[in-house]
Amino acid sequence: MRVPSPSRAIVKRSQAVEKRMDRASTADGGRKSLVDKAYREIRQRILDNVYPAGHRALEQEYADQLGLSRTPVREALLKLQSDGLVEVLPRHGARVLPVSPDDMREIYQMLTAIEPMAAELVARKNLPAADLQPLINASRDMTTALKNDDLDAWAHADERFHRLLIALAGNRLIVETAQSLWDRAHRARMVTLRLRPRPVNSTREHNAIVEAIRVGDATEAARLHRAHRERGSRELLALLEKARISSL
Amino acid sequence: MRVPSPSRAIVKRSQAVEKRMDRASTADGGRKSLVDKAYREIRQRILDNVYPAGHRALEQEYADQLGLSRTPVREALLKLQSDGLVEVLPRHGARVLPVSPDDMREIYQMLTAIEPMAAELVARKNLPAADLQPLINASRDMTTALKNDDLDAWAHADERFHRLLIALAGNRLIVETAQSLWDRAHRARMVTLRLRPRPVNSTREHNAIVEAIRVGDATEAARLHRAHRERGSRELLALLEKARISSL
DNA sequence: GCGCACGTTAACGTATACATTAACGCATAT
DNA sequence: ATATGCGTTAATGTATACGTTAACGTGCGC
Repeated sequence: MRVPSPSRAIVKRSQAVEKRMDRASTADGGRKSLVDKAYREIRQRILDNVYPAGHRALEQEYADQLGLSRTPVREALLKLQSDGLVEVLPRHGARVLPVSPDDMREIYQMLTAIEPMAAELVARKNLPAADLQPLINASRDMTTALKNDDLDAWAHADERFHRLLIALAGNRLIVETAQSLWDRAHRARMVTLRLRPRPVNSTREHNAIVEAIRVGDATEAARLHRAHRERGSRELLALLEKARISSL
Repeated sequence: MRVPSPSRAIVKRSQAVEKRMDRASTADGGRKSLVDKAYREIRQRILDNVYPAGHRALEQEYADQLGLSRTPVREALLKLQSDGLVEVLPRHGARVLPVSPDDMREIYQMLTAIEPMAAELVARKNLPAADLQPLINASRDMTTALKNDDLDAWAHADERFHRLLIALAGNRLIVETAQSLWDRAHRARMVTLRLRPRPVNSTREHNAIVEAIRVGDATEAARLHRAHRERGSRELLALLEKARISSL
């Protein structure tokens, strides 16, 4: 797979041009560092199943695909490894980690621990109603999406609800950890979304959580959120088992 | 700080020799990779306060201190950054992150979320008493350490208790996350250990948690562990405030 | 004395070079 | 046929080279 040196040189020159164009044209929309570019691009391809579970490639291969040298790609892969999305196997490249039902159990146990804590913290803050409006909007969008049979929109609104809620808790650790957990669970969620009955309970549960937060009942907010995650977890795992899905 | 090229060559040769000696002499005790060596060495120096909070050095400086080139040091620093121990500031080196009382609040909120969950999971497993013995031993060692006025031994036994408990829960995510949180809180704990009254309640609380686990009362195990963490958190934060400690 | 343009420097980000060694194939012995 | 040892290869881990550019000092205009 190693490219002979003349075409290397060509690749290199075209990279330089591309880079300058990027910076000039995108108005800094995409961050500057190539590590960041590699990280985001590979992560996105994993989440979008362009690199499906089990996909394996050498550092040089990722580098060629992205038009970069090994150095930034390697750093990106290491970051993705610490995110739990890939596994770096010395001499065998980096492999997109499959997510097993057991992994999903672990992920949901963590979410079940930290998200209710977030809800509890938010409830204790006695925020003005205006601050809770985005949550209500997200819930409403879920209902709308469901009416339109748009499951992707539903999933987006659902994720938005959970992200907004957690952001209100004012704990960056929780935000980062939850984001990483969602990433790992993403593909499994996308698959099961189509295998399961329409998620009609979630909106109601979300609204109940918001209401508990609104009245400042922290214990109840936590209890409801926990019940919400436990139900979701139970249904998801049951589905994976029924469909005999051993990894995604 | 840049070393002129003749002495560079000398440094390089001596590194190679050193490396071979290491492998031959240490019987592979220290893993093989230099990234790993750099990572562990720097991490240990941070935890031991050799590199205190706020300590800042350039990549090349860490490299010189460890006798390595920038490459593995850089990778190690990036890993330490994702661990939350250092902050990489382009052009200003890597800085050991101080831990503010607010950081401690976030850390303890996370621990308060996940450790009780771990206790709950362990309790649900109805483990044979033998599996709980290490927990009891750790508790006993805490009592002994306290009798001997050996606060370091006490802290070690305390940490061992918590690590053992979490390991029994069978969730690698929780183990890794908790380890990382303890690392971040380590220095603050070491300081407050000497500022506070002797920790006489912990052993009793630990024993109560183990007892709840033994009888399989998951809810109670979680409740007790949560109360334990909340008390610890409250006391720690109060201490930091009283001592006007703004960062460690 | 003060602020800004400009040149210099050095730290970093990235690319590339290189040594090491795991992995593989193949030949040979059993 | 199977196992063992050996030579080859190629992917990595590490070192080094190099261009870019932020940071800083200097000198000039005011």
